[in-house]
Amino acid sequence: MPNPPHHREQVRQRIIRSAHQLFNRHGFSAASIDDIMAGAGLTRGGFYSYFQSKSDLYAEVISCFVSGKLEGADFADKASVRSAQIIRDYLSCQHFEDVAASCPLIGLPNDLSRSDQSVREAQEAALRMMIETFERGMTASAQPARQCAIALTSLCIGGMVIARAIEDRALADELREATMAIALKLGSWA
Amino acid sequence: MPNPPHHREQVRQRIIRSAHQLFNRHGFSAASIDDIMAGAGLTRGGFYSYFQSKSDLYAEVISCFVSGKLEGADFADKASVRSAQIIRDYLSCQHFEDVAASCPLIGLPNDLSRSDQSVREAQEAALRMMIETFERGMTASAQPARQCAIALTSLCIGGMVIARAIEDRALADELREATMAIALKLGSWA
DNA sequence: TGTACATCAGTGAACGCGCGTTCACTGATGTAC
DNA sequence: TGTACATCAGTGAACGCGCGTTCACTGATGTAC
Repeated sequence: MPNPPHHREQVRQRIIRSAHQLFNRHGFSAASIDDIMAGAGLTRGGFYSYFQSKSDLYAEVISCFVSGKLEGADFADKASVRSAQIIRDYLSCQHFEDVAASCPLIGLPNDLSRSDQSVREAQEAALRMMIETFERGMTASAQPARQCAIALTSLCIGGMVIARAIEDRALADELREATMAIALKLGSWA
Repeated sequence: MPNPPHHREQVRQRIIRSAHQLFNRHGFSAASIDDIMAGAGLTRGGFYSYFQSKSDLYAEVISCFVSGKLEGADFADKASVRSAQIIRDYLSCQHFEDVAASCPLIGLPNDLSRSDQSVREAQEAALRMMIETFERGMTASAQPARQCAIALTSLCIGGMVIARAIEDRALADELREATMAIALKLGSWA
């Protein structure tokens, strides 16, 4: 075996990381396979030995983001504390600024999602996970729990999407902060 | 003059209507100028005597949608009644199903918005108008008015974006209705 | 220990397609005389 | 009234570019003997 056993898996992860950043920064179609592979220190030719197609890679980026979040979650905290923290993080100034590392759901309604089945499935799974996480975190004073959890998901994604769309930084910050304030109130965390 | 004076303006509007539908249905890049012109009963060649570029047309579609909404608004109602109605309409089953006639802001975070200045400006103007309309409609029991108005905008756009992304119709309806319920509660309309 | 060989990750040239954009041309319409 | 002409909306062939995808090849690495 010419290469250590985990070599391929590591390279694969490098490609996914590079793709995550470039898809977030430039969008699905504007991020080319050339750029993605260059970002992983490779050239375009090798791509198809790792992924079936560009949209297959996109679906993989979303799935990996979800898995990464699940692994990184700190289950020492109570579910409700965790939910409040997710909202503060999601609508934080840092998440707003760090476009490359963003949640891929912010780019949800792009051209691709309309057509590719595997991408839709990955997006849907990510959405369901987000809603369920919030649902587990709802306290007795924020009811009905599932309704509130769904609204929180709408607020997080919607708030970030519109904040990102605004050129005027002061207005973008206002949008982000107002959405966060209402979201925290809705969960009775503020 | 070989043609009646308003001829060009009428054709221009036909192109914009066709573009609105196709951009909503297939996304900005997947809707081709060929298809858009065919939808207006013309062929591709004539396009550039009406618009400078494809993205110029996109910006125009957004602006026209906003103007149309302003003209169509029924100012007989009180501002708060109008706001409640906007939310019911925006998150309605009908708006969900009629993709072609949708609000163009649902496609906000597409690849194009990242690059084209005129598109960003049109989107930003549409967003500001939506927020301000809600702000005028907030009652004394929904305060601070501006914060609530921003959250309602996040809820409308975010809720529709995620409902559209879901394959499972029952879940999509649940998302839409839960978001609407919380939005109406937030404005003290329910 | 050294040589031949098998494996396979990665390369980069080339293909093909779609589509935005351009442009010389057509043909219908109204006007001038 | 009829003929020549100017205007200009619309046509469709052609161009050029970018990029996803393919594929024959390279060269590094470990193994067999």
